[in-house]
Amino acid sequence: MVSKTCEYAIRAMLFVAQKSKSKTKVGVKQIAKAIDSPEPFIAKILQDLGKKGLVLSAKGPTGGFYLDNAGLKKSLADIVNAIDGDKLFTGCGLGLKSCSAKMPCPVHDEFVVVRKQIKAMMQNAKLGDYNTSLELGEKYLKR
Amino acid sequence: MVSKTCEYAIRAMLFVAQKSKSKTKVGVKQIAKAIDSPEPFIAKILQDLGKKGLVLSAKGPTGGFYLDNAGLKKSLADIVNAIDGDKLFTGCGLGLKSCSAKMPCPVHDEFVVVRKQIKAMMQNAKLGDYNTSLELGEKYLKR
DNA sequence: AAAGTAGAAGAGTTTAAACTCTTTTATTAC
DNA sequence: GTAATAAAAGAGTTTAAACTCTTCTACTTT
Ligand code: FES
Ligand code: FES
Repeated sequence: MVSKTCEYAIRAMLFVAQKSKSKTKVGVKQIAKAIDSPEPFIAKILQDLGKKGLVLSAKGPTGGFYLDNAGLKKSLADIVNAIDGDKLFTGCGLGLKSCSAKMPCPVHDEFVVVRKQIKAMMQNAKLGDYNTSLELGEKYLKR
Repeated sequence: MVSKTCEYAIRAMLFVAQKSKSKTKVGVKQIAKAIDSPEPFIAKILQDLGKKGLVLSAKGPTGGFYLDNAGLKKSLADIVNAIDGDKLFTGCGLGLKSCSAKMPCPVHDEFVVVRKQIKAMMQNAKLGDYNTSLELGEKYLKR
């Protein structure tokens, strides 16, 4: 569905979002622990997301990653797009070079519907939306 | 969504299905051409599917791959399952070790809905269902 | 029986994703 | 200013998917 890199990214961002609500910055070490991911790898991913303007960071002691109010309003679709590109949202389900209604693959009609739903779901899910349920321990970022 | 191997497999099987309707067997060369895939690679995949009972084959001149009536009734979900396993149908959308309602990831509730739809769509799509539209040139297996 | 065709099988290569390590640079606390 | 902290940057390794090549075996036509 999405790449592993992208899964890590989403989980990391949800964690950062949660902490950002209380204005705290979090270091890579803490993030890696919270989402159970390889520390240097998540560092890379977050750097990349930082460059693309999806997360803010501060160096030095008390530094770390954080989100402002605009960042908390970004959607999961934004993260997926930044990392995996838009293949999931616009690509053909059977791997044809491009998806088009003019030369559709056999599953095109059905696939378009599903794809639209995935997109809607991800666009609707904002990073800040899960803070409460995460804090209450109703939702988990690792197993 | 599904692996490239799986995409090739589905396209190949749809082509074999189409030809099987008129009781003709098709060789690897012909299949590779029809779906625009590397010939030795699709050979491998079809061998694998043959071993798993999803496609029949005959050796020698006039030989090739074909499907019987039972085979034509297999669904795309069967193909996906044989090649990618059931990760797509049962796995967690954020990559947690397993998906469970007891310890759900933040997107679990929404994801379960989408996943169910993907599964339904693929279970509903039978290999034999597309023969007519493929023959009429309404649907395509390559671009 | 011989020749030709086509699948079966297995080893091998390539490529890209996933993951790691090391060095550098910026920032802040003291 | 110095030391500690943490991100930035880039090179490097590992692993698995994607793809290829070669050899072997079975079958069918003539
Ligand atoms: S052409 Fe395959 S999904 Fe649109
Ligand atoms: S736990 Fe993530 S989808 Fe169910």
